[in-house]
Amino acid sequence: MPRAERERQMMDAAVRTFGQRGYRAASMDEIAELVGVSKPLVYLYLNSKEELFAACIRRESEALVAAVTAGVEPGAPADRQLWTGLVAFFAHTAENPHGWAVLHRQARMHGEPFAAEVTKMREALVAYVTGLIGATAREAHGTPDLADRDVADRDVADCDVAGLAQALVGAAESLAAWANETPGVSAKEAAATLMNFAWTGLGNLMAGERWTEQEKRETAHR
Amino acid sequence: MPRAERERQMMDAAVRTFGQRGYRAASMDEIAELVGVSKPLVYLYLNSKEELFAACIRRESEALVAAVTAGVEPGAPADRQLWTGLVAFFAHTAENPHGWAVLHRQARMHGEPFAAEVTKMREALVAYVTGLIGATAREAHGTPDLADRDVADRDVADCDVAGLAQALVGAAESLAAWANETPGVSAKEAAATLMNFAWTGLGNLMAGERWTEQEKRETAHR
Amino acid sequence: MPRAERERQMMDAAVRTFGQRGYRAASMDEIAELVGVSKPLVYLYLNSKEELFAACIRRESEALVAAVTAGVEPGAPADRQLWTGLVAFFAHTAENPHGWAVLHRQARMHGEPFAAEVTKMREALVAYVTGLIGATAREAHGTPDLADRDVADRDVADCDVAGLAQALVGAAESLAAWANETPGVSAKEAAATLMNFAWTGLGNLMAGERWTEQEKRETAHR
Amino acid sequence: MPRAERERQMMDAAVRTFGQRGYRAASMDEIAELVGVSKPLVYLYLNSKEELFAACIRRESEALVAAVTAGVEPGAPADRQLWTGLVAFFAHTAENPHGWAVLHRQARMHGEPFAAEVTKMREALVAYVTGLIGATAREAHGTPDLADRDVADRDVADCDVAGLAQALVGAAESLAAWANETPGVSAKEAAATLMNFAWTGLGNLMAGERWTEQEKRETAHR
DNA sequence: AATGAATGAGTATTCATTCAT
DNA sequence: AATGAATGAATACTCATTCAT
Repeated sequence: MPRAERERQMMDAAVRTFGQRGYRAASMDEIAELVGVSKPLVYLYLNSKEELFAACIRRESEALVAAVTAGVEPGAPADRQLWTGLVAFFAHTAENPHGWAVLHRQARMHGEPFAAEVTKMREALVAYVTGLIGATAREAHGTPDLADRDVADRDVADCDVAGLAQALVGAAESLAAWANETPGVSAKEAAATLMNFAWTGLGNLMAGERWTEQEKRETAHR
Repeated sequence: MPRAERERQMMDAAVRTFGQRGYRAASMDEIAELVGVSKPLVYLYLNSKEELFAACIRRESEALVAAVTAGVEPGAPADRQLWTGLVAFFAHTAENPHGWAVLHRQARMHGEPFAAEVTKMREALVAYVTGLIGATAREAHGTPDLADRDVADRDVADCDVAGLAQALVGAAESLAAWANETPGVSAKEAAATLMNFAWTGLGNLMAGERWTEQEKRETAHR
Repeated sequence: MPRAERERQMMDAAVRTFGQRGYRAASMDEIAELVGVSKPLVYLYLNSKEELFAACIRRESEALVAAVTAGVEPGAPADRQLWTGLVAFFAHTAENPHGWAVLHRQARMHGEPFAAEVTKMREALVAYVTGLIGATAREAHGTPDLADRDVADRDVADCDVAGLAQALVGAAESLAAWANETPGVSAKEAAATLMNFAWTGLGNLMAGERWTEQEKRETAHR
Repeated sequence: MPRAERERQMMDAAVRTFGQRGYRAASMDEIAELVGVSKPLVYLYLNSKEELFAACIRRESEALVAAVTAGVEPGAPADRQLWTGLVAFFAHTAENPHGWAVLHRQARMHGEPFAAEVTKMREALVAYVTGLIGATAREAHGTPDLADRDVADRDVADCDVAGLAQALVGAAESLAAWANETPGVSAKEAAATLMNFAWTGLGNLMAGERWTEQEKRETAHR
């Protein structure tokens, strides 16, 4: 059996085991047994538990980012792009529940070598979302009206595009985990739920609505 | 030293250790040493690592629910209640990072004895949010019109309150992490961002708006 | 069984095992089994193989230096002191062959934590011998004659008291190892052999004789 | 690459590795990698770690004996021969530190297959030294006087030539180590120091002098 | 109320060695 | 002449847990 193939098998088994058991509880014995080889071969190819875990994180995070960004239609309206990305995200995490578990639950609770890789992935997604939000904000207010546009841009940008993007990604991550462990929730349904939750809100936000402690009821239910 | 006090110390140490290291990596030795007692005493009082972990989850989840629901003003408008709850949530998790880590990151990745406790907590919070959403929906459509109200209720129920709650908690958690590592973002600001993100959206949801794949741009930018 | 006693037993077993097998080949399992306890207890008391080895080296080197310097009669003639020290040295190494093996054979071939301790011991012995050689040189030439004495001192000191001491200690170490593994060689016999080898030579050296490449035969057999 | 050449490379790498790491800590992987070949080839040529180690010992011990005995001038006076041999010894060990480490430190601490080879080497050197001592003794007492000669021979034999050789080698090794770490001490100077230490003493031994516990001071300072 | 002494069962990692090609 | 693939057996070290006091 050629090495590349074996390495792929090992990573598959490792992702599954790390995802189910967690980094600490996963044992190299179990991984080797899943592949049907002896432990020394795993070490020969992947050096250590730590490196194996890091390799899993890297592979899964790259696969996820690729899946999410694969279907983008550059010219499409921002909300359509977001919808496409969300469907891809939920579909990918549904098909790779162990990989998603590794990224979402395991990788973040173990020191720097691992968290950094996840942070990189998250930043890629946040950047993607941030771009969409910025574009939509500009559209909503019409590009020709520069004064307005500047105000709107600053409103949205200054306010906290970054925070909103974080919230969106966090919501998506959490929903993905929930969708994975709740039977009967499809990727499209999860994406729709999130659009209802986030986009409809974001859309109004772009249109200039703001929630404040005092006047929220009026503006919210206008 | 009276037993109750010692038990409290032990749970404090355990929450801290479990939160930092994770269930597997946490060691009873470290917990005992943090308290300054011998291991057998920990076992005498708390029986086993598993029971200790379960006790931690129970205590922390009750504390979190209590904190979130403490400030409720029963008669207040729903969005004000949500705002109050979110501020309390961000404040509590910021003050109890280890407890929150135990609930959010550790408890879910370990077999049934633990997940159940977290599910209980989650249900309490979801019930709280569901109540708010239901109340708001009723307000929005006018309580006298029963037919309408039923429709609204069912609409909200169908689009999965549980999913929305997941999204909300995920967004909240993500924002909390981001707020913690971004200087100059307070608990209140994080809560305000989340209100902008979620409530303004939820508010429109209640008012009957729906995002669908075809008509989203029109409705969103109405 | 009290901890101090157990620790002593463990060190005894460790010295024996390290001495016979070497650092790498010695196994913690074997040491624990020799003592009749489980491995975790060895780790609880002595932390690691490395620390255990270091503790053995320290204990044995202190015991050896103590044995050699115990019998010194401060006022006695230098050669008598040397004889006394050598007998003590050979007697101690004969009684503690494993300890001596640890110091002489094992400790020096493993990185810095260990070699340093042996170097310390060796320096203590070299200092002891250096003192004797210097004293004897002064005696041999008569203290009143300052001019002569200075010359003699410089002769011996400059030449290489340090080198001679190193040679003596090395010869003793080597002889001790040989005596240990050769049946029928007593401590006194080993000491006598070394006195014949070294002292009779040193005595003549003190008296002003020098071996040089050209004139050696004449001076040596004068 | 012809087999003989490859075998030489392998032994070079093995000597270096065994000398630096010790028998146990040396790994066949490292040796193969140093040569730049695969492990199976090492096994094909040299069969096993044990045989490889034995081969190293044999090669290095033969090289050392050859180096020491290479410069002998059969007719020369004994002390000149000793001097020549010592210089050769110091020079060879300084140039082949790994080989010397293998012979001196590693070979003796591992069971019978290895020690035997070292014993053979040691016997060759002892025989060489014994020859010198015997010759010198005969010279000193005059060859015609057979009775005397027998006495002298027996004297030397009784006081244990093997022990003296051990002392000499130990002194030489210790001096070699000291010379290596003390700047400005050459092989020749080390050899000279050792001659001062040993030969001047040995010379007097040959001439019939003996150190005894009672009369040492008188004889030593005659 | 509290502990010193002790362990069975695991976990990551390494190494000499072989087989098929 | 040479290697890629593979492993059985061992080794240092850890941990939850108990018992006698």
